Amino acid sequence: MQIPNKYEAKLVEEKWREYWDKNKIYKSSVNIAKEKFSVVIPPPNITGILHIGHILNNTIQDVYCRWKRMKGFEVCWVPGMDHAGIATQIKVEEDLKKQGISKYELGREKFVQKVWDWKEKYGVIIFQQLRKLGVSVDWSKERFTLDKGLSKAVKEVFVDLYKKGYIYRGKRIVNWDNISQTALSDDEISYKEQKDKLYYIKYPIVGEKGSVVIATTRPETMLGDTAIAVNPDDTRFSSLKGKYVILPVVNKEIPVIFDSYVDMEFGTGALKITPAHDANDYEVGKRHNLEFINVLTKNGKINNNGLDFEGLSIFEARDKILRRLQQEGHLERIEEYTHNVSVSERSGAIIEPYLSDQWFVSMKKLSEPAIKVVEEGKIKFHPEKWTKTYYYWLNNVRDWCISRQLWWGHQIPIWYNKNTGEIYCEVEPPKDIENWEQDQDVLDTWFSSWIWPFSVFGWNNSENDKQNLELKYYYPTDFLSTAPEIIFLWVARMIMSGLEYMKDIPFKDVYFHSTVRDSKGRKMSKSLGNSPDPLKVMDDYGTDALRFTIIYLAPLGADVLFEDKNTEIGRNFITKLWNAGRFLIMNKEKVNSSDEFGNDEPDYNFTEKWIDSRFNETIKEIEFYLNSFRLNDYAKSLYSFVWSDFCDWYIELTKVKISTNPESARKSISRALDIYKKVLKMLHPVIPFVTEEIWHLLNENVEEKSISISDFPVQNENYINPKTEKIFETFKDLVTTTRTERAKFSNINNYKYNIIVKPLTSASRENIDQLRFSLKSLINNKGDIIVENSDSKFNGTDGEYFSVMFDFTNGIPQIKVEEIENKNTREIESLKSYIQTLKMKLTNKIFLEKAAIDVIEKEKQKLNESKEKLDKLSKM
RNA sequence: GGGCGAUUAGCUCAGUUGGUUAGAGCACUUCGUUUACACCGAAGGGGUCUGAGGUUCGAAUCCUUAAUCGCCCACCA
Repeated sequence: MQIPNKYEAKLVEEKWREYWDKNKIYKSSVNIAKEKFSVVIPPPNITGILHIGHILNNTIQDVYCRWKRMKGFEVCWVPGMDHAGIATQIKVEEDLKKQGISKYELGREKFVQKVWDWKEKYGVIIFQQLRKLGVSVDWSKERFTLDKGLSKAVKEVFVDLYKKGYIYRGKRIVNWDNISQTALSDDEISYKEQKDKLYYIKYPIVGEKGSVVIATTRPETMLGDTAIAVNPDDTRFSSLKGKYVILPVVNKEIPVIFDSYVDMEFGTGALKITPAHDANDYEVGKRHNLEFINVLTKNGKINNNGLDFEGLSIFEARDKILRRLQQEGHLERIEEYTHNVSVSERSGAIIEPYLSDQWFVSMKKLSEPAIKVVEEGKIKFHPEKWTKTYYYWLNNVRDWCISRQLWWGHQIPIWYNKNTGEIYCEVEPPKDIENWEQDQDVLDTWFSSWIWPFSVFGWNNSENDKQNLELKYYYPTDFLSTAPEIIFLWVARMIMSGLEYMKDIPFKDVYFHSTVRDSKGRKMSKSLGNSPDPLKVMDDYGTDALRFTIIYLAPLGADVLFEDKNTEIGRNFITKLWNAGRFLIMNKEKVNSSDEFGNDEPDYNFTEKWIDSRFNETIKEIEFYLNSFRLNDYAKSLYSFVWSDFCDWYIELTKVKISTNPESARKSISRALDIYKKVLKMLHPVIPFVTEEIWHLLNENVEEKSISISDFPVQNENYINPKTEKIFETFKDLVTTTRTERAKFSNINNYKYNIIVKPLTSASRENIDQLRFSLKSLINNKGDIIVENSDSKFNGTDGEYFSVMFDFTNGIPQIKVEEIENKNTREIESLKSYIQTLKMKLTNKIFLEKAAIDVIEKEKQKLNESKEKLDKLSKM
């Protein structure tokens, strides 16, 4: 049989992508005979390109989907995309700008059509990239947050919440972006340090001589001042109770109010209150029933509340007002000042706090049951620490502003009567539409994603839902993997909507994956240009290599530093796996079907016993790790089994047998093949392509379609044998020590040394021979190995332990292997450390067997003493 | 300012309820191409587990404290 000596990831991967697509391997349908495992993808933005965080998140989901599928679950992984309101709108606006077109020229309808055109053209890119990653999603179930069904669901939810009184219209200071002409959410703004000036302005006290000095960076907003505030505990101002001050420039009397919000330490301790242009002032204004005077237009000019400053830009107005203050003698002084200003992440505009009408969802009632389901453990967070963040946020929940001044998105299903001003809120537009005007705003993008776990299955808030088999079967979903940053934006809200509309949790386990950072620990970001291009990494190293590496490196609950070069871990491992497969395939022909080890045969010797034990233990481990959401340990466990146990020892020993005992070798290879195939299955969830490829190379004539629908191996406890493993460890120790010693003497010509192996209980002749040959080969055929016979026999189970001893007394190094009588484990452990001591003494060439025994005796005594102590203690 | 977390080998990190000799990968040194693999094999060097106290027969692990760093949230006129 031919097997290429190099694994060509690129060719192989595309072959299997096509195969999986063509055979619809990952298509899911309702099958009540089977237990289901359903996952909805966190929908990537249509503007998105795959970044390293996506690789991690989607590989995590794929590992679980593939694993559960192999374990016999009906797995359904729903792919989809998010329309990403503002991000997409800005992208299209930019494109149009390049052509010299503004969205206002086009008008709303045509502009939205342009966005749809753009979506058709570029929206598929992220899917193509996900496909490249090898995700086992059911493509036939693809959803988009703006498609018909989902739009209907969004409207249903809005109308329902409105009718329940959860949705209300309110004033709110929004983050206004003058350039994009839209309100931004807090998450769409960032802070930038900026040098500014702090102006100290005198407000004369009415009916008194003095004045109160306040400090501000925004003098132009004083046009909208409706009070000044001081801290009630601030004795400097206690005489001002009930007093008024004159607002300079405007020449209006405004009250002095007392509010603990004011920081006594900052500035002068007195603060001007502009409720319409500052979020905190707004809160203060509400507490004290102040007037809200808006002095700005939507494009950042002074409006008609701004006296003769009307029409000026913010900066023009600032200059003019400062001059006026100067003239009137109200400007006390100016200081240099560095502070943070908020900036739009998208357009770079400085954010203007702006009071406007917005729609809100009242969150208090919705959040209570959402807290409960997490407290009760119905939904589990992994790692658990995120529950703290979750509780903190939900206990301090603020109402959700859901309106956005955009064109791309779900337009709010509210109509205003042109004549009466009456409000109409229904899923369908009013019949006499000509008398109504629809609200111009669209809904926050999260308003469609918060119902994602049920809307994707066709939920539409009608009687049909009860007949909707998919909804009934797949909801609640089982697993959600996402970034901790959106725990509140998305995860918490999905839990609320799920409980409200499905009367059930939306998912059972939530996995918060690591944040991927660059090698210097910085967050990956476009502006830093430090984000590796995953597509290039996939081309350079192979998709499996990247998948394996990222899972291997990302522990539960910690950040992961990543650079391209790391991917060598995965690539090298895959090469190793591939070559082990080559070795087995090359030797496969030597194997007859009858060459299987019977487990009771004498030939089922301790090498086989050992690998069986290690292997079954590995199955057990990975099962545990996957169930505990410790994916990196899952990867590590297999990595070390394949490399350290299977390749370095088992296959190497098999080679020894090939030259010494062909009969036994055939059986070992047969055993190795059996284990290897199972290992492929165990690795398939994380490295699907290469395992599929080797699987088919190994199973040329076998009926099985794809490794991804084969059975996942199950451990057999009976094979797990700690004693055998210990014996093998000692054997390894013996070999290693011998090699070490040999290396030291390798410079001295032909230094001869013997190894004396004193076999343990009930050893068959063959076993002794095998042990001898193994040793001889593994230490490179130098020196003699003397295997002594003994009355007791070796079988690897009755013998508890070997001790390794060295003797230099004749000038010829000798190594003795001796059994130590049955001891309890703890004692054996401690004795083992003396073997180490002995080794050290050996290197110093001052070893005396007797001394060693003395030391052992001494230690035994010590152990007994501490045991007695323990006994005493436990009796107390 | 509020909350969370970290500090272990040159680098990136494991170390599961306290218990043998603190592990792995990369990097480094030496040796080696014996027909799976140089994207390899063998061997080796390298750690007072951030500092200081404490609990314990025993602490990287638990407690107190200090220092340094990181993240999330809020944000000062």
